[in-house]
Amino acid sequence: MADSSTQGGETLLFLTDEQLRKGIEAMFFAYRGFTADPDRILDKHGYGRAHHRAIHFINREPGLTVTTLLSVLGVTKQSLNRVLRTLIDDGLVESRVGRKDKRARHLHLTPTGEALERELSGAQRERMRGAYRTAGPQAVAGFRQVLEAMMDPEMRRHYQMLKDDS
Amino acid sequence: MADSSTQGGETLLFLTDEQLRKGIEAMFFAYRGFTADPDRILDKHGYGRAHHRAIHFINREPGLTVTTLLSVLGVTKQSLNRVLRTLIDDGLVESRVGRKDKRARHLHLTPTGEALERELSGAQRERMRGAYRTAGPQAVAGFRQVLEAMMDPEMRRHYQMLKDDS
DNA sequence: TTGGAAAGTCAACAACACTGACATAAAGTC
DNA sequence: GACTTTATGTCAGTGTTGTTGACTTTCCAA
Repeated sequence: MADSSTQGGETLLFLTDEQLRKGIEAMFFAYRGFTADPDRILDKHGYGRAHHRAIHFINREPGLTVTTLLSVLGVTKQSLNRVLRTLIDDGLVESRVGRKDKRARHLHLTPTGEALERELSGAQRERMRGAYRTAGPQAVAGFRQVLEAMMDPEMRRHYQMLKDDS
Repeated sequence: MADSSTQGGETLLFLTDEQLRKGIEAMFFAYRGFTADPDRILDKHGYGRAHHRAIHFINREPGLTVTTLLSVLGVTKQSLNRVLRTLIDDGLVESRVGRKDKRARHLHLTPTGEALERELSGAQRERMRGAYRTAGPQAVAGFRQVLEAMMDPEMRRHYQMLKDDS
């Protein structure tokens, strides 16, 4: 390995600007691939990435409130509302008034919404699966570690909240 | 490690949907962090992410043509032109007519452009460096492998073209 | 009962992508 | 030399997704 050397248990990293730049470019190019498949599907249905993100997290945490979703996505409520509005009107998302707190709206996917979610995440999981297989299990662990370390603290909180079952 | 097991040299991957979803979410949250620092700097200067990307690749490959940049960035010429126009007008990028082929424009950063590039990439490299240190050298290798495997073939070509000196 | 949180909406605006059409110059080909 | 293709640039229009700011309604909780 060119970027590291081990010396008596201690590990040294030789991080040249060149290597850091490669990491930056890897993120850029990989993210394009990461979004390419869902983008094609979304286009067919007349939706965009913002719809995908909303659908993803509603599926992940059924019944989450608008405020929670807002903070996970890190956008303004006006921006989310536009997206949520179309998803609700189109019958993909259901907004239920809270039983305890009647101000809060709890979001759920309808069967139609779940169908689109499966279509989207299926494509994305396929790509992720392929990348994992190609790179191997050690690589996968490292991949997740670096990404987690790259997040802003608040985003890391959200990420860790949606923790593995494992 | 929960996602892998080693058995006599052979390594098996147990890729549950849950684990793939975590990978997807890691990409989403990490990409936000990845762009957060440059976004703040760009905002101060009145530029956006598109300007950053152009500056990055012009710096990486000085003298590259518009067509090459177009294909690396994967956007339309109209979209790139808007961005390039402002960078040239503001004196950050220089467009030189080709010596051999006079149709081609070769792009270079001016000293001012290089200064902004350093500011942007400095912030981004710092975050990348921090993540690398936290995750360790083995993680770094895996990170790059998975990302590379995730790219579309054409993007991977571009990525590999800008290969390490190492 | 009053303060503030949660949700929703209206309007305006900006960044950044797209399509389609068209213009110009220069290179390559027959 | 005529013709085609390539490289670049530009104009106009459109769509998605984000922003700020202002304002309302609902309703929990002290």
